[in-house]
Parts: sequence; structure tokens; C-alpha cells
Amino acid sequence: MEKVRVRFAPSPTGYLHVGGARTALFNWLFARHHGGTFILRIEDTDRTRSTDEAIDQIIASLRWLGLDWDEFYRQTERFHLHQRYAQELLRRGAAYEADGALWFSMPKGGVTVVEDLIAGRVEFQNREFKDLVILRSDGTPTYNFACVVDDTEMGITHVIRGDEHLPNTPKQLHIYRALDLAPPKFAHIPLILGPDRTKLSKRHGALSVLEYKRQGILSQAMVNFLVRLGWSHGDQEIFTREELIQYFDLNGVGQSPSVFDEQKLLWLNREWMRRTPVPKLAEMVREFLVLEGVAAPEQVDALPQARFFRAVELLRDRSHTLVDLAHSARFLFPGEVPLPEDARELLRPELGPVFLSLAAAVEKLSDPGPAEIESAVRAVLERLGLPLKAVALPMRVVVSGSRVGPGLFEVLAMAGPKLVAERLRLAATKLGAEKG
RNA sequence: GUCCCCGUCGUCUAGGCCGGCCCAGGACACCGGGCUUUCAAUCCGGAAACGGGGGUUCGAAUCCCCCCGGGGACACCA
Repeated sequence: MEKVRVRFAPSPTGYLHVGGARTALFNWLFARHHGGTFILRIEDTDRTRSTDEAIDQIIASLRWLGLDWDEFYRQTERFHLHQRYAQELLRRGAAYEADGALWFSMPKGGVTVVEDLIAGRVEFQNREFKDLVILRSDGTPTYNFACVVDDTEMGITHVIRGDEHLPNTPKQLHIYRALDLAPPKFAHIPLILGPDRTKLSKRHGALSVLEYKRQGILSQAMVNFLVRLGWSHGDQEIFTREELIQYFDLNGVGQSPSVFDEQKLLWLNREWMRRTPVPKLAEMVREFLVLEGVAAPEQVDALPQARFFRAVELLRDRSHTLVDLAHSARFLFPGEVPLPEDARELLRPELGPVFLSLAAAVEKLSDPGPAEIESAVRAVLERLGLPLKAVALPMRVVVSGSRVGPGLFEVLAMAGPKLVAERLRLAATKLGAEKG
């Protein structure tokens, strides 16, 4: 095969949504798999709708996903090329002027065949097509024309794009033909549908790629999720970036549209959180602790590193996103923990003195691990003649603010003796106050 | 409306080109159970699909035809 050159060609009229991201991903993987070139081409010929902000968003999204490009172009910087090709079309009698615009004459009859790498052979009746404007009255080129010119000039070998472009393909084919140019190969990938099974659009909610980043989705999880929408490799679900580059090809791409399933994304995200080395994940968690207002940077840094890492390691198993994880780590930091609504019945008045004894015992320990805390706690309970079960949940709730979480002694160790004692005493005081 | 595409568990999919290995496999979600100081993880188990109808064939999810359903495109948007 000739050296592969593919492009992702978004129009900068809004944020990059998951459908576009998936198209970019397929192009990128195809290029990397074949050792080819991946080009980012901004299709900003519609100057009224294109914005620089959107370009920044698209770039930030691709960077986050780790899709690096080898060449970058903006269509508006290539108007001279479009002009030249337009003149050529005019010279050849394939285009004409009318209403101040330049039109391309489509054939009146016959059939145009598109040999698509994914859809297969598709036939179009030429009578379905009307002549199309290739240069607007302001001189700017329109999509179908600019696309042909740029794909030609850039030496694009494979056009991998969304299914909605399939009907555009015969039009473009005629422009290639009129210019005596060899068209690239086409691969139209099925659309991603929203839960209501219609084309993904803004009304489907948080579909901006960057929004998922903000919600605490890992880039690798997003990539893994997107690639499995429309592509498969046997029964494998989890793929590293290297595996994707190794396995990805167009023959693994399906023909039917797929529905975006957020639950699977969340599952994948947890899987990837568990696969991320703890120090690296901890760094991300730190960022989210700050972003979510759970803790100030210096508070995070004040935690003993081993304790923070252990917390991240245990909490990630119970979190779907970095945001979840950050919120579940609130109890690691000084300050009152909010008690769950239904915690009242757990906190019986007779627990007050028990909490005080426990506080005193735990406080004596210096940076204890779970095992040391456990023996200290068990010793107190034995002395008082109480089973662990009687105090486990109340203690957990008072210290962590939640009925659920890692093992009790892990939780106590994570919070540290100081906070544990402080919260037990506070609870004991409240119980006493209510009693009296 | 016209044209085009698609149709396997709720969802993502394997299988379909080269019919039998598929009374359809995996994954997410769901349900039940074990483990446990809670939750999660994990383990065990369960429910869950070839859109319908005709053919072809000894045999069809796989091939053919019709129907139905869903989606997309029909701009001086991309």
C-alpha cells in the first residue's frame, strides 16, 4: 500500500463531541497502525460560524485524548488553491457562474458508484443531484469543493469520515473526474446515536469531550470506550494504546450505528483507574480535590504521602470517576464531616463514653497503620465487653461521614489518629448534649 | 416526499464474505447467592437477542426475495 495519509477535518463551529472524537480516533489509529501521516485540517470556510475558540477547544480535546497530528492546516489559509482549481473547472467548462456564485455542473443522468471500504458498493442515481455551488458569492469555497481540493493537495489516501457524508461522496467524485484527478479511498463509519437513537447532537447533554474530562473520566478510558463504539477485536474489551495501534484496521469496523452507553464508559473508567499506577493516579486525584473544592493544594501536600497513596488505592475501587474519588476522600482532611441523613439512629447515646475511650486509645498512636489501629480498638472493646459489630458502623460514620467505604481500620488509618480522635470526641459531645 | 445506509440480549459486540463447530459466545447494566465490620472488588449462579414472512438447502443468524422498523442525506453548513 502506498504511504497512508489521512486527515481529521472538523469545522470549528462548536466543541468537539464524542462522534467527532471517534472519527478523529479512527483516523489517528489508522495512520499510526500503517505508519502513515495524520493531518488535522480545520474546515473554517464558513466564516460566519467558525470561531477561534472552537479551534482551541478541538485542539485541547485532541491533546487530551492523546491524538497528535503530524501536519496542521486551516482551510481559510488555502483560498488561493481553491481559486486556482475553480478557474480550472471553469476553463474546462465543468463550472459556470450564476447569481454571483460559481456552480459545478452535475451530470444529468447515469449512475455513480462509490466503492466504500466499510459500506461496500453503493450506487447513486445522478438525477438525484442538483448542481452545486462551489464558490459562494463572496468568493469562499464550499465544503464539497474545498474538500476535494485539499484532499488532493494534501495527498490524502483514505478519507475516513462519518456516515452522514456518504451522500456527498458521489458529488465529490464528479469533481475529481472533471479535474482528471484520482480520488482517495473512502471509508464511511456508522454514526454514534444518542440514547433516543437519533444522531448525536447538543441536545443529548454532556457530549463535549472536554466535559467528560471535567467529570473525571480518564483519557485512556475515553479512548477505549470510543474505539469499541463501532470497532471490535474479538472479545477483547480493554485495550492499551499500543494494542490499539497494533490491532486497529478498517476491517474491524462494523456497519451499523451504535448507541452511546454512559454506563459502559463509567465501568471502563474504573477499570482504567485501577490500571493506572497509584502515584500517577494520586496526582490526578490531587488536581480534582482542588477543582472540586474538597481540599486546598497545601492540605493535600500536608498528608503523609504513603497515607494519601493508600487512600487513592482503596478509594478508586469504589469510584467511577475522579470526581467521585475526590469527594469520597473528603474525610482525609480537617474539618467536620457531614453525617448521612439516616445516621442518627446509629448514634445511640451510650456510644458517647465508648467513643471517648476509643479516642484516647487511638490518639496515643503515632502514624499507625491499619493493624495497629485495629489492635488498639479491639483492646478497648474487649475491656468494655463490646463486640466490634456494635461500634464499627457508628465509628465509620462519625470518622468518614459515610456508611460505606474501605475496611474500617483502613479508614481510621487513612484519616490519621488526630482526626479520628477529634471526630470521635465531637460525636461524644453531641451525644452527651442530646442526652442531657 | 425522494435517495442512501442499517437491523444479533436493554446497550456495545463475536459469528455472517467461506451455510453445519451457534438450541448463538463475550462485555456493560440487571437479578440471586457466597465472602465481609459496611460498600466496592471478587467468586458462583440467573434472566436476556438472530425484526417479520417467504424461499434455496439434508441443514440458515449466515445465501435470495418481500415487508416492517430505525437512522442519515437532500443548503451560497460541514
